[in-house]
Amino acid sequence: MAIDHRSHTPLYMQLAAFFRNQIESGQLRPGSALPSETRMTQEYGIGREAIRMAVSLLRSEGLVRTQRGHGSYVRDSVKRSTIELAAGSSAIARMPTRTERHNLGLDEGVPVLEIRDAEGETEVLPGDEVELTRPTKG
Amino acid sequence: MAIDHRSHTPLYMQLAAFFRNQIESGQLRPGSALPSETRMTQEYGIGREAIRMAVSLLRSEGLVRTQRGHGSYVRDSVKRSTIELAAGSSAIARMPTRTERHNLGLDEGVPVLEIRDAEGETEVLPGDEVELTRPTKG
DNA sequence: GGTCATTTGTACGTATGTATT
DNA sequence: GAATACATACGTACAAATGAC
Repeated sequence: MAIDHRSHTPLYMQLAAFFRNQIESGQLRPGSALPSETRMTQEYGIGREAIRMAVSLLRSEGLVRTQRGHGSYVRDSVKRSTIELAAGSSAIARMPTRTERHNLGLDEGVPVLEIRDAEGETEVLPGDEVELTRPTKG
Repeated sequence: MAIDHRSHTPLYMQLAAFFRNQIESGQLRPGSALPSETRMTQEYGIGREAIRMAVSLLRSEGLVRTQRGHGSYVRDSVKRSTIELAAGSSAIARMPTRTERHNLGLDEGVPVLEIRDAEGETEVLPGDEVELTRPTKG
């Protein structure tokens, strides 16, 4: 069984670890639905709050996406487009602001890349869709 | 006042927006403590769960750090060390795994930069301490 | 369009555990 | 030990989104 009520590890962490293993091992594939919250409360004998904390943890790790009124699903990794970091440019990784997340349509647990070019102009790119490269010279 | 119980906006979002404004405007400086949870329940007439959801939201945005038994504090932005992206290397931004977060000592809401060099070797760097650069030639 | 069941979201109360001072 | 503060976890209730019909 996955859940041990007498363990020192919090229930929500045990449950998150259970699904994290399933996701990373491929038993739960991208796009697959997690059981509904009420289903999990019955299945594992855990209260709804602990269930929600577990799913929230997986969301914050970028493993799961939740759609209200619908369910929680394993995030399918988008194919990344490679972007060349121009000479004189720099890049940092950070979490998006609320408006950035909304504008870019980002799921929870997805950072952004903030690019600053030589002129000081900045651009914010979705962290799950971009790979930053510096090509080898000719 | 900050909180409107009749608003359509959830209480926890109103409260998060209130502190987010204070942080981004500089009224709450890095290192400053947020009021304790019990203090906020009294101050704003909100239940503890809504309070915790608000603080959790700020944590996930990388604005706040919470220390158990101590309190929640405005995260002070570390000075970033600039790292040059080598030719033939690439970089992606993503959230850390639990072990990475532990090993790197990262707060919640802090992504990582995963660097892959020309040989395919990968390195994981703390996203809040690193700025990736590509210098102008000559 | 409207209704209904399902599912997640918000929010309250309560209790207990654990970390820090 | 005591006081304070955050963490975990249960129960309850209603709101809001979604999809099926």
